Amino acid sequence: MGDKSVQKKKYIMEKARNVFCRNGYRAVTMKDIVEACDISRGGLYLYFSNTKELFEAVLAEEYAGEEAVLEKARAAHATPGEVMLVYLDEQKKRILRKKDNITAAIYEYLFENKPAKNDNPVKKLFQENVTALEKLIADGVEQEWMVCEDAAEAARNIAYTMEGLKISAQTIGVTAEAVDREIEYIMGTLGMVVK
Amino acid sequence: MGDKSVQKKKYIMEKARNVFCRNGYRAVTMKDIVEACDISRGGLYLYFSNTKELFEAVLAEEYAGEEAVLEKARAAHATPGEVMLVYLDEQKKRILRKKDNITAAIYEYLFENKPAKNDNPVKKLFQENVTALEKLIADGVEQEWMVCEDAAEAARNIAYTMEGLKISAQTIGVTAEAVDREIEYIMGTLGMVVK
Amino acid sequence: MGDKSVQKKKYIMEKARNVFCRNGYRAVTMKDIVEACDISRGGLYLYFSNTKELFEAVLAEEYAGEEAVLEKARAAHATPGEVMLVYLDEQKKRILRKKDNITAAIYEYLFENKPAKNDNPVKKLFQENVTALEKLIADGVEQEWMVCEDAAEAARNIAYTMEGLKISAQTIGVTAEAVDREIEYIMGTLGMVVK
Amino acid sequence: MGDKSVQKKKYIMEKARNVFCRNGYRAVTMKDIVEACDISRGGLYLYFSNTKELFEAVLAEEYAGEEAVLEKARAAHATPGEVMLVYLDEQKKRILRKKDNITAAIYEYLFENKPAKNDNPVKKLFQENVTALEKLIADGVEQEWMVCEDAAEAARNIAYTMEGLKISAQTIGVTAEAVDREIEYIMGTLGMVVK
DNA sequence: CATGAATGAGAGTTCATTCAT
DNA sequence: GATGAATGAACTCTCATTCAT
Repeated sequence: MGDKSVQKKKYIMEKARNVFCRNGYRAVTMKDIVEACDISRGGLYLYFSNTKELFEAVLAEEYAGEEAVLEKARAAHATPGEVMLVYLDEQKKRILRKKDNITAAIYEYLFENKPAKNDNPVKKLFQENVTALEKLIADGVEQEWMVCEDAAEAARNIAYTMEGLKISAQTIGVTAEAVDREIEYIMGTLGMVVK
Repeated sequence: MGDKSVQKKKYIMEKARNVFCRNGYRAVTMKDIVEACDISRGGLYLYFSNTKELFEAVLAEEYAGEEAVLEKARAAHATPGEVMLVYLDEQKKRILRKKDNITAAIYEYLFENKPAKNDNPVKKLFQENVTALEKLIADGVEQEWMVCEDAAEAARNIAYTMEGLKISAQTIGVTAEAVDREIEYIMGTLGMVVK
Repeated sequence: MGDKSVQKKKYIMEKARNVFCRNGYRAVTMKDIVEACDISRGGLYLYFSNTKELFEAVLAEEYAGEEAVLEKARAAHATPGEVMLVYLDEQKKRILRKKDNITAAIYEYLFENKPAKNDNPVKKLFQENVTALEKLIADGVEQEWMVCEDAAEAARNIAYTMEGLKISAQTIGVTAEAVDREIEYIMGTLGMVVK
Repeated sequence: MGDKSVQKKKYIMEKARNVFCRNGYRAVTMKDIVEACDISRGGLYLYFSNTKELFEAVLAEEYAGEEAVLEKARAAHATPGEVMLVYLDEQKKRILRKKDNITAAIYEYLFENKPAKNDNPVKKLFQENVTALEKLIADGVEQEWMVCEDAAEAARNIAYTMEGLKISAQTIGVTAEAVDREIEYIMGTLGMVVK
């Protein structure tokens, strides 16, 4: 596949992502994609055979490079407390994002496609986040910025709470204040205070 | 609509519920329902005009009578700690249930239909649970079974954690052990211990 | 069939007539009739087996007693000129009637059902009108109210002109002025003047 | 849409016209057209979205180029009397045509679709015919071939008479003799004689 | 590579008609 | 007589997918 082909593939994925954000996963048809890309029906099939294949490509792209968000924050900031706040703030932004939010589509995709354990990028990211949070908390405790008996348990709890907020935002609605309260609560359990 | 009609409506809803549990919300067609019910195409339309209407009926039924689970537990059990455990155990069962689990379908439905605030039974139940948990924790603190600075915040956090586990079970998978660990962690933050 | 049955049949025909006036012939379904009559589906079938049968009953009723309009006018009025004017005025009313106008439905019915010559009430009425007009003109000429070489030809022409106005009213639209002009023209060819 | 597409559109319209001639307007389904054209269900929808759209295309085609019939006759013939006869003869042919007669379908279409004044090709043609007839009669009078006090009124009356014959042919039946008699009568009112 | 016309399977929906009550 | 639930045929319309150009 030539360079031009790669470019076109990227182009299709980009347009398709918009469609998935707008319409979810299941409701999206190849026709929708074709129209969004303004290419020919047959043309699309040269690159992707169905919406599943296309969505998986979009999903992989989505998660590429995203793994290390927390790690980067650790490198860039002085104290574990600051890193934690940066991380939670990033989560908040994603939870509340209105436009370009592909969350619902991802959930829909996962409902009918439980990828083999190691092929599930969502699961992979979840676990990486848990691991990173755990290290962060362990560091925080060691440096006496935080108080926590079991860093692993706390990390997992934070991750599940964030998941709960994310899905709630897509279903029953969540206000910015509600997210803030959760962040404060989490900080509180770690013996920290948000200014 | 006579008594027999009501019976038939219930029958259709029951069969339809199975289909929704198996196939989610969006993928279900009127034909699927017709086949599951073993009735005629036109027959179904006498009762429900489309899958949305049918799903909403199933959803309402699903949540009818379910509101007071926690309240009942409070009435039936001696100590707040016991009630809390009963509640969390019930949640665990639902999170891990393999068959007859309509959770994914509900989420899918909510993704494309954000019901008006007060018409959203899922939201209503969420809020009732938060309220009941808050009372429970307040009682527990008063009776010196629990330790908690802010019952409302703790209640909300428990609710979001449960939501996180529920959606994770439908997407990235959750083991019984993982749920248990979360329950233990929650109990721990309330100063309690699971035997 | 008892008296009550006859009453009900009339009731159905009356309601059905409204439906035919509103929706034409072909577009009308048994369901439409059932709803307009507020009776049961099965109930309607006790009286009429399909819309054709029902429409034919309505049509027969429509034309019953109507045959002699012109004859009656002849009996009631002094001069042939007056009778002619009364007749043309009655035609004008029918041509321009907005509500309760079953004309289009009748045409539609006749398009797909060419009844055997003698069963066609529309044809029968047309011919009766021609005959009556002919007599009227003959009288008018004899009494020197009118001028006409061939009463039969003039009568037929008037009848076709009225048909032309009737169908035009249902298709391309006809104003009251247009009808008046035609009436004046006809009177003119008969050597008469409309005041 | 390329040249081939235009060809196919024409092809569909031609086949559809046959169907409309046979079955009228309302009774025709997309399925009927598909079968008459021997193309696929979906294929038809590439060109026309429903029977109304298709019929309107057929109707437009039907009336395209037809407007000037009378004008052409004026150019090609010597005397107004001859032109008038040619026109009335053409009308006669149309009135009596058995096969390929789309008249009833057009009426049916107009019954339920009263197009905006200027979009109604039937009305447009009617008015053009009236205008052309008027000019013709005025010429005839000037050249002393005809006798007529008011050319406009006479023209309108001829047009409505033709309409009357056309609808009668589709409903109560009209013989060739009946049409001839009307033509003779019209010629007579204009002071002319048919040989 | 790219196009877009064409196919045909299948979903949604409506109604004429029947029949047990 | 009267009801209205139930059936199933028929119709509309949309798309995934193919294929000649």
